Amino acid sequence: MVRTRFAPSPTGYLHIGGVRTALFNWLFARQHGGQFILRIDDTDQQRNVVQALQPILAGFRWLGIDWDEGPTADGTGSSGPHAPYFQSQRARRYADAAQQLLAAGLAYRDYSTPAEVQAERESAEREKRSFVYSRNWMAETDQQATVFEAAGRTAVVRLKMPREGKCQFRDLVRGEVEFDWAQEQDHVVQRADGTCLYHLASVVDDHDYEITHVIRAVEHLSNTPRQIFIAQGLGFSLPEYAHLPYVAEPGSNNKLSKRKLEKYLKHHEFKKISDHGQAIADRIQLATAAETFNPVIVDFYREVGYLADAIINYLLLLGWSLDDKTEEFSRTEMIEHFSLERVNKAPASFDPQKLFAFQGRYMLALPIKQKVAMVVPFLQRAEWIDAPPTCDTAPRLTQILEAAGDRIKTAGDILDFPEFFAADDQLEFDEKSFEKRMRKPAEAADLLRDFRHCLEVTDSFEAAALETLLKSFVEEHAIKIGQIIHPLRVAITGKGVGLGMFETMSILDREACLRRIDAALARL
RNA sequence: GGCCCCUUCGUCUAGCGGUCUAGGACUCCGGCCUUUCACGCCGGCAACACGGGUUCGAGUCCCGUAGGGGUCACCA
Repeated sequence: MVRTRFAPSPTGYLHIGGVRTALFNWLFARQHGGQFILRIDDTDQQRNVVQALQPILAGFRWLGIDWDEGPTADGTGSSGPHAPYFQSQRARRYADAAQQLLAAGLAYRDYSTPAEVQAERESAEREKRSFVYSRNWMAETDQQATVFEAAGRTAVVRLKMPREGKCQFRDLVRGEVEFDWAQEQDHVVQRADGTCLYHLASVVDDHDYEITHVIRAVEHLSNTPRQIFIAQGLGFSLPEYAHLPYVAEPGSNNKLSKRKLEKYLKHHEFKKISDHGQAIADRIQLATAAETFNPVIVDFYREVGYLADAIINYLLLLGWSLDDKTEEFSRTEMIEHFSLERVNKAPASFDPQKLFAFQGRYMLALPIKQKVAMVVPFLQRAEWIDAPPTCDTAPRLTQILEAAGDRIKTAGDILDFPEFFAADDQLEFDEKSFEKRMRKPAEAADLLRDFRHCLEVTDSFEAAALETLLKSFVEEHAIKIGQIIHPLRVAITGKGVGLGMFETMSILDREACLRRIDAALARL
């Protein structure tokens, strides 16, 4: 039975790089008919865990990455045979493990102060040798401990790491890996107050939760020897390891970090995506603190109206590929084809522009009904339609979205088309376009007046009929189509660019078109 | 600095000794189509980090160099 896990810290947001790691874990588990477990690294108890966890769990749910065991959906409890899945609730278990290591002679009580160890570290650095702790304050017997304690010292528990030999293990991504034990320090696993550190907790959890494959970011590669030491010391069998390359920032191979947003925003591709999202957020009065609303955070995409499938598909290809041409994968296909062997070793840099391209493809393929459903919340938040929607909302939105074709790349893009939602007398005009198409061409106003009359008396307001109408109008007046259609568009939509003119008029209907043309002529 | 890792177009990648005058995708730039925009279609720019080997033959194997990265916490 394959069991993988992802271990988020409750930080309040879901990082795009973290999602990629989680995705690979999830894919691997699903492929093998195994389980995917979520474990919460909340040993830093300062924050409100439930509150900080909620957006993360919501993010996973939205992305369709479901977990078999872990926190309950609302983040307040645990669900699964190995509960709890919060590290903060397992302190006792870790402390017992530390005791076990101590009893086995694989760890020792250490009475040094941080300053003393630091001093050793610095002098090693001065002398240009690599630091090895002197173990001067090591207590292996109770007598030694008593002496240190009499001096008012308190003990942490340190690993008694081997000082020779090599630690070898197989990594499913990187092949055979080896480290010199001598490079490893006597890491602290338990503090004086009894709380345990991450590496111990992590190893104990992986064992207790019966994790078979530890698939994680490469940052942890060099932590693996000490974890193997702990696991073996505790008598655990070792999981398989797979270390994934990290996700790099756009256009470089530095690790992607939410702290360097300023820098990313100078990247035109990144900025484009960011600005696009920002524009949508502004229209719906969404709070957009840079901390939680930016293209490094999953929430950004949800708020702007991206499709989870598009993001997942993009992330799948960040560091993994099937062959030289296949790019689109359904969930089923990715579960079928994914393999750790084909994960790249080099970091892959995050390219929001390409993600956007995937989004475009997925949006195009989305059935119209789903598109309508996606767009509704945006219109409601912008207060462009009623909530709940009236019964003519769906048919009308269907018409608009069909006419829009692939112009709407994310659901939030519907807000680029106020002309379908604004009252006729509330329509805003783009002054540049108005100037260029209405004021500047001398004949524009007269043509528009003439065509207005045609619209008024014509039988059908179907798009096809309107096209025929306009074409014959053009012929009669011996003009080029642009001479009438451009002023018409500005008059009716207030903008220089938009959807197909005939569909637009048809959707708006005759009365609205006539009123808008009148209003436009009046403001000349 | 020690240890470890990585290195094909701007980006994601294919390539596992000859089929590579290096393929695909995104971006970018032309052109066509066209009522604007978008789409679509056609075309274009653009890469094997460098230096040595090994070999009849190297993007593919080996060794160096350079560059980049990770890690060396009583953080996770």
